Amino acid sequence: MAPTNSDIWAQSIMCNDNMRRRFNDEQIKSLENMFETESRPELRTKQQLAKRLGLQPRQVAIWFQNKRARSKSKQLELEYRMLQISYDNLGSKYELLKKEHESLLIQLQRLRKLMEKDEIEKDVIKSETEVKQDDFGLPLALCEDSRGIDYLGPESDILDMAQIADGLSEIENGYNFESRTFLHDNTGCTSPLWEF
DNA sequence: TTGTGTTTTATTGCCTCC
DNA sequence: GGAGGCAATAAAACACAA
Repeated sequence: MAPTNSDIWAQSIMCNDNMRRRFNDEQIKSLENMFETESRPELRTKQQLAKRLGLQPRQVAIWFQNKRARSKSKQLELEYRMLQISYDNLGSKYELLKKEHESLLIQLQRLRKLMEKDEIEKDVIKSETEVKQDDFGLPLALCEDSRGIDYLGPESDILDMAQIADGLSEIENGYNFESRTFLHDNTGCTSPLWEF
């Protein structure tokens, strides 16, 4: 036979002392204050606190246990948010570096075209010189520049540029990428960020 | 009022330490 | 082996939209 409402009410009165009740504001305040100074108080402290607040020592012990669990999960949540922020920052930095990389590649292409053009010009000059040798039957000075032998002409500038271009090629090919340190910074993660 | 999600109190089972 | 802590979970209390 199912219990009537009055049966349930009578039972609730009988069990009143065992019923679960939320702690009042004063009890919570005292427990919180104690937790601030000591999150894992000794048995004696818990007993004294329980007596003062009119609670069972076990209730106080359980409250501290639950409080520690709540506190831990809040802390974890906070750490997660901080990590997310630093992850986002890292993503922004990556995008900036990517753009910088792209502009360097464009610069590299321009330099290569410049070198090709210069090679063609050099070839033209060379063939013209050979023609002059034929006219006089004697070898002509290769360079009559007043700056003398120390100055090697625009070719040396192009050579320097070529060296830079070689370095950039390595970057282009994924070698010698100085920013690898960046990839390891903050995250401690060794996996490539190219997977963004 | 009621259904539903969240918070709080309490229990259980396992682990560690003395 | 007992005491106490922790993680997982149950269940009561509460908040709140519809």
